[in-house]
Amino acid sequence: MNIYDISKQANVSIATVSRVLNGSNKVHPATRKRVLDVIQSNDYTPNAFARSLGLNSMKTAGIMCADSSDTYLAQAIYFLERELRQNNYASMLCCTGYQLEKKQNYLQLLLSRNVDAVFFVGSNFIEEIEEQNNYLYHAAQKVPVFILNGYLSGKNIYSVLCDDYMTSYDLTKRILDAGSKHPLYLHRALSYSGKNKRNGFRDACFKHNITSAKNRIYSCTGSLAEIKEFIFHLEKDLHITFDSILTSDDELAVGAVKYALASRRSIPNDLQIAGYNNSLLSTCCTPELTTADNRVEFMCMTAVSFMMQLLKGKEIPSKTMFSGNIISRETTKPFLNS
Amino acid sequence: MNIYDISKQANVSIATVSRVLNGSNKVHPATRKRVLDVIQSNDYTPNAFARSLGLNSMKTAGIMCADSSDTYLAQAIYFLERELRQNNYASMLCCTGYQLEKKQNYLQLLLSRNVDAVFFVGSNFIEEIEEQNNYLYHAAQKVPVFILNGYLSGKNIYSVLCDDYMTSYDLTKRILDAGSKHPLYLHRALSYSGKNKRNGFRDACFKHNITSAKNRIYSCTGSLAEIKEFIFHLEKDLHITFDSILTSDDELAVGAVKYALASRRSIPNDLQIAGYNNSLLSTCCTPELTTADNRVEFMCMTAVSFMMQLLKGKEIPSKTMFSGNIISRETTKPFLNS
DNA sequence: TTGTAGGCGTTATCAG
DNA sequence: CTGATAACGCCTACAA
Repeated sequence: MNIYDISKQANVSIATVSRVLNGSNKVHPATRKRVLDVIQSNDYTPNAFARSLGLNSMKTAGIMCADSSDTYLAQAIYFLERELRQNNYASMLCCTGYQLEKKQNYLQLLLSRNVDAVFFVGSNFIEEIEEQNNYLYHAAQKVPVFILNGYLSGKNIYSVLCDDYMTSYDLTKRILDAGSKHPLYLHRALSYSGKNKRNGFRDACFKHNITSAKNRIYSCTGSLAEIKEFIFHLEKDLHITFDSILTSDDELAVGAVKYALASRRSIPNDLQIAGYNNSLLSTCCTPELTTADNRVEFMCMTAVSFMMQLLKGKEIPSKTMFSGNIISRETTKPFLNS
Repeated sequence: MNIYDISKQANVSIATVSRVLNGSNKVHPATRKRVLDVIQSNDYTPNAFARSLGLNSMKTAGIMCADSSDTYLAQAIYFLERELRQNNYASMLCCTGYQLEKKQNYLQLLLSRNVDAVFFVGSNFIEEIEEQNNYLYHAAQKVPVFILNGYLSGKNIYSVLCDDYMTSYDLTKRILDAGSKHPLYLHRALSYSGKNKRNGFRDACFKHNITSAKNRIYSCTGSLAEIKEFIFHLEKDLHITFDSILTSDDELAVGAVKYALASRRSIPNDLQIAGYNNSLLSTCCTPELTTADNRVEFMCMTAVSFMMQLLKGKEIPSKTMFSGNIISRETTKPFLNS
């Protein structure tokens, strides 16, 4: 069933059918109705490929993320998809994992589908070694590239991100102001945003004359149980003392809570804890986590609205940064005014 | 840059370029190399729309889910996408929410993109009122429909699901065997699988001569805090006694744990709790949840492999059911052999 | 307001 | 092994 079949049944030309399909107003109401009826009764849908071929767009955007089951990324996907949909764009999802090669393969998959734009969600898409970012520049030659919560400078590349440095700095400052003398920082792999968070912690410590900040920063991977064990390891084996634990994501903070419960240290009096991301996990554990909200929804809405602007031919900023919020819950002492 | 440009530069016809592009072996190695070089140096990618137009497929499947940030659905999306990708299919993601109208709109979006198949993840896509399932039958007329964790009978509709009834029955039975006399069941909206879980609970109670099972089943919505309050409400206001709480998902169970912690009831001696889904939440809370694993990964792998079979013209079962696993953790007493 | 015809970039079927 | 040419189904000037 194609536009010719419809045109025959309705006794008009394909041009008229096309006009009806695309809501052109230069069609006689009676004709329009006749055509519409035929379309209805045949349950006809125009062929997307043929249409796209002429228009050179299928109104589809690509979303690249490392892992859709990561709570933070899952949220981003949700908001991106919602915004795109509201602008009549479909979303092609790619969960790339963390290996460069896979990222490249996936990008190929998207480009081979002629998407209208690509969103890279999470700063893990920015590689340490500059040359390894070539795949991003390559993508940008074919299609607008949006980097969410990461930053890369280049033609046709647009970054939208939370100021994780300041947010982390503020969060650390408040915990120190509330009396912590020996803060600890746990983080995952050091992506672009990961470094900013860590630097925020480090500089806030420095400002508070905590000189040995370097010995208080640790990388930590694995499951919740492993995180808990790792903290025990720091305490028992390395004899590190600490009265607060800041982290680069909520899961690490949940691990810290598990440590506190297991070692009977009271939260927040004996040990303050802070997460990052304001994910579901932060309210799921008891006591509920103080955490940083990097406003995923806002970020996604901004990015999609920029995309729409760009596709309309308008100019948009190459880097957009906004500040995060600190969500104060039960794992930190009351914040003081500063 | 199109196939004509390449053909000119390489001094061959477009047919030959096309052959090279599609890996036909009927091309002289020297010619192939010449063409390949031109393609390389121009960074040429064939136009997806033109190609799809001829082939009538863009190798893309649609994934419909209510909410990609739901931990269970997020996992399903991850596995589906991974499997599809491995078969060289792209994934179009739609987060529909729970309203019928939105589901229909989204389906339209997918169909208008001429996807090769549609996966509906979660039994919430099966509506109570049979007529409201027309959108699914309608979809099935155009494209194969896969229902994951739900069941609907119809031409071109294929269901892959966990036997939630038996899983829930077994889980309940074990908790009763372990000594519970007054079980409580909390559930969300009663979807297809929701009903099966509830019925499993109900029948297991009946088998144990707990006659008033009906008064022990409650619908419960809202945030973790609200769930906790609701249980307090059942206890204080409605004077319901209970020594175990089974739930239709892990989040409800986390709420139950929060209730237990707040009311100082000891888990599992004084109160046993069980979740459902084996999500990240189940290990995030302390104590860790006993829960049911409905094997999302297996379900997704099965469904995608069926899709591949079907698209190759083979026949596949219209309903595939497998059993779930019970994951025993800290919120229930040791299970007895039965 | 309506119809005709050309173009979008491939793939595939024939001849050669 | 290679090349010409007809689909594929739609959109859109341009003509009427």
